Amino acid sequence: MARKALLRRISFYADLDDADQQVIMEINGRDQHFEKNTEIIDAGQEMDSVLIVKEGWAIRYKTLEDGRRQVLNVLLPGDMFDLQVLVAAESDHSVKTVTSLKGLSVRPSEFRRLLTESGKLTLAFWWMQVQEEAFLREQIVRNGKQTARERIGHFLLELYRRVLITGAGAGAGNEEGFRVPLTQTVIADALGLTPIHTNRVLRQLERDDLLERDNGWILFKDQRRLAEISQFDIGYFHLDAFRMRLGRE
Amino acid sequence: MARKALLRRISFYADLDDADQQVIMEINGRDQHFEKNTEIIDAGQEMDSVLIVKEGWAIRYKTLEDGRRQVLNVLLPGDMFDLQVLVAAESDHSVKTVTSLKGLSVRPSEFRRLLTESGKLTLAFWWMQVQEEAFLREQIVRNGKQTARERIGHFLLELYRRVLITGAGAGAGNEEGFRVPLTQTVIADALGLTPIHTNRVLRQLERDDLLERDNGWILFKDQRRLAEISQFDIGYFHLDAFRMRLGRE
DNA sequence: CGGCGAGTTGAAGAGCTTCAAGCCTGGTGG
DNA sequence: CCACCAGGCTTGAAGCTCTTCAACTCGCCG
Repeated sequence: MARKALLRRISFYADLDDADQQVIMEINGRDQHFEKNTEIIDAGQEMDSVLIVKEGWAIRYKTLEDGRRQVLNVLLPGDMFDLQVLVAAESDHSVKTVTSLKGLSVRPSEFRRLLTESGKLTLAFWWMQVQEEAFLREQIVRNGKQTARERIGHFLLELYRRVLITGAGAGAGNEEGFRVPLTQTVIADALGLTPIHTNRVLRQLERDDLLERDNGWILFKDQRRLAEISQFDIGYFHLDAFRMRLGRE
Repeated sequence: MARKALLRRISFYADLDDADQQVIMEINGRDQHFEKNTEIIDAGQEMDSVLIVKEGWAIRYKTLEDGRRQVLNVLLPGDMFDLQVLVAAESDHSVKTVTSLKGLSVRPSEFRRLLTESGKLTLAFWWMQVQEEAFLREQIVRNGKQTARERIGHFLLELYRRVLITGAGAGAGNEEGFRVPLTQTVIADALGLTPIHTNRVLRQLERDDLLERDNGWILFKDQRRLAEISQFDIGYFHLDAFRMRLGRE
């Protein structure tokens, strides 16, 4: 049950038969549980396994010497980090939970076994990696060339789509919106803004009838218009490109 | 001779013996030549091969609907793109030369052959990929949390170090500085600034005796101080992490 | 010799930050 | 059970960084 997020995620990249699903459900790893706001990986730390998120949210981030913090990416259920451990490396950034989090810690040897066992899985993991890099690039465009208003709209739409893909646990999202367990400070640190300005823009988006906030939920009042304003184009998710490929092979 | 950039680059990730070097020098591909300011890959375009840069500079970038352009990364001799073609994808961004450029176009099948042929090479390519992602992350931090002055210093130091790694052709760089064939507009588009402001900050860095510009060259007057100001820490290049790993295996 | 791309400079203004203060909520301990 | 505290959210006012608009220079190529 708890591994469904990964299953749903991978299903987006490969047509899994029963045997494939079996392989995934039987991944050999150590269950891990982290409290809210807990450091999972410190920058500079040597990593020794791949962690698959089963439940909960986390952030990757880097801190400058003077304390300024930049959030690089948000980790949702079904996400993995850090594949780069497969070639061994120290992490050049930190990872920290924003909610309590359940994960599955998989040793590199086990992970390599998975990859050799199933070509389909290998392809799927490649795809997840390609997508992850695409998210980083989009983050660069957003923070480099968009206004605060555009950034926030774009960021929320990206998260929303990602949550819908994995289901991300019961009641995490629906047609109207989704649960966002991020503080405005975290959002600000992701988008290169101050929490104060982030707050002002969020309120303005509400006044403009583009979204509504309710008890940790973001509800979209007009997704089309918000996507237009923030120039959100889901192309970079590569959602159908890989399906076309599957058809060709 | 022309493939030396790749050789030098890979040598940073693996101790190559004569046989390995032979394999690299004999990579089966099609020589390609592009003029200055030429589109190599259009966003949305289907890719069918991996391109290895032998000579010249290029940029990866994305354009918003209204024409705003964000440069994601600079491609130097010894760099490759796009490995993701190995699992097949449309590109979600564009690539364009900034100088005339010589490249080697390698078909996915040939590339896969290389990977199966040499475990050392596989590891080295993984490393290049890890490093590429690290550059993207650093770009996010730079543009998200640093001032124009810091960004420009950091960006120039990053490029400088990268140029030194591959040699990047005769006379491309030395202890004092390096040749930067980027217009101020490109630098601005990489750093999320306007060309005008970029110009002002560059001039200010000169007035502050931190650097000197001469006919397309950037000369560092005080690298230590510039690195300090811009909080440039080469850690994210992962230059020795992999060497440690090599020693362990 | 004319024009184009790149660089440079000034002046005005917008967007975002900084500093400051108050509010609201949930959790904790007396 | 309620007082208190901490963290997150909200708002105002002032100011700074960076942008925008505009104009001029320089070198290069046709």
